[in-house]
Amino acid sequence: MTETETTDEGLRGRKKREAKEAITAAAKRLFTARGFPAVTVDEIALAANVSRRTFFRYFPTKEDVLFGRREAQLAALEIALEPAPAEAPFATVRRALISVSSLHLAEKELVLAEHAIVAKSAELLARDLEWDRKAFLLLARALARGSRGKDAARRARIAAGAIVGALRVVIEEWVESGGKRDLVGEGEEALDLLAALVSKPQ
Amino acid sequence: MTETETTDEGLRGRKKREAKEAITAAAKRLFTARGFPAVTVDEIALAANVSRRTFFRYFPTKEDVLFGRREAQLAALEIALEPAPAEAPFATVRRALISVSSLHLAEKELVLAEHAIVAKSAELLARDLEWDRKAFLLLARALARGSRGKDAARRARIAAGAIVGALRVVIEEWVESGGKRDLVGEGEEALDLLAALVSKPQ
DNA sequence: TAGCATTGTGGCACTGAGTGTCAAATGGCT
DNA sequence: AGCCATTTGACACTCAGTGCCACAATGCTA
Repeated sequence: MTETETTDEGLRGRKKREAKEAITAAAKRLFTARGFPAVTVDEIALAANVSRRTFFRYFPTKEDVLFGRREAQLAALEIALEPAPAEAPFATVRRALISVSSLHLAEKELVLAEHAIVAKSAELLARDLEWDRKAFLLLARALARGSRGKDAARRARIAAGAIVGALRVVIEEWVESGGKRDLVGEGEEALDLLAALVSKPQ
Repeated sequence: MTETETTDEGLRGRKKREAKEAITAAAKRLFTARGFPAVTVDEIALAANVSRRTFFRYFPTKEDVLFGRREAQLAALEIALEPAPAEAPFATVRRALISVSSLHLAEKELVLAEHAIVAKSAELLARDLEWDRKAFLLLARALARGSRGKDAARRARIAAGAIVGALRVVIEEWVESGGKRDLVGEGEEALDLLAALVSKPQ
């Protein structure tokens, strides 16, 4: 099992969780202090009291230490996108995105700290965009749900692309403001503007 | 000078251009045959009759061999975005994007071949998204031009994000169709749908 | 609680990307 | 030909990432 279970794990499971947390904590501390590229995996491993080899058992790459949260967010998005009965696809998407944004807000400080590291490195920024792409795929699928016709699916994909593109800007500005802006409100506003892309048949 | 001048260069300049072309050609041939990750820089250098060290003099990373065209496209976009007299910002953006798409079409085969390589590798895909981001920055600047007020700039950025997100989908579907779809027509269509984001003041 | 199977860990050696350095080769010019 | 500037190739190095194997810790059972 690669999963870190939250419930009833023995000494073994606890140690694993602690090791992972130690690595994450050490890495973020070092990244914040000296920047991502200037920190080597050896240093992180040393600071976390594990061997270099063990580091790579927990995280496939050095970058992955930073993106654990995003994985969780994406999973949450996928679940929130499950269609509710008698709900239009766009409404589902809207509801799901707002709910995920709220999760974002709940961990504000952590999210902001991570973004601060990511924003300084082009490699990390590129990696970050991959999550947008995954979100796009989920949204496209959700929007296309129930729509028939060759053109409808294409429209759904274009709308999903536009939504992700617009929301990334909203999130980015929220981060730049230090979390002071109204993330959910501005997200809703942007979504309303884009609603036309889906509702208008012609 | 790092530029490869096209006009009146001596033997030196010609050799440089030829070396760069040899590397590019060898790399793309190997990538197409065996996939990006399975090809080492040593192999490319060997196939191109240069030393490994020289390879890195021409291309900062292995990935960069593939993205030369995109750099040129971005430069073309920036030039096309220069504001024309008495032209609304959105019209400028529209005109610029269409003109760049036409360039795309002119080198159809090359573009498709590159995308075929990129699409198979997550790392390359991530790297590819960086160009979208750069295009976004250019579009946001162009759209914000002449608009005053704190909110107008934000709207411009959101619109730019949506445009890039939507157009990426259009381009992607064009690539997936093997270049058979109407890239320019569908791009225009998507832009028209998004025009509301800019024109509507409320 | 002693013993055994399972599983995680650390060390070692390896490949591959990317960089600094320097001597040798090559093109440009007179 | 001969001098100067630039480019090249070779070598050595760092760092990310991986396969392998011996060893240690844990969990389970008698």
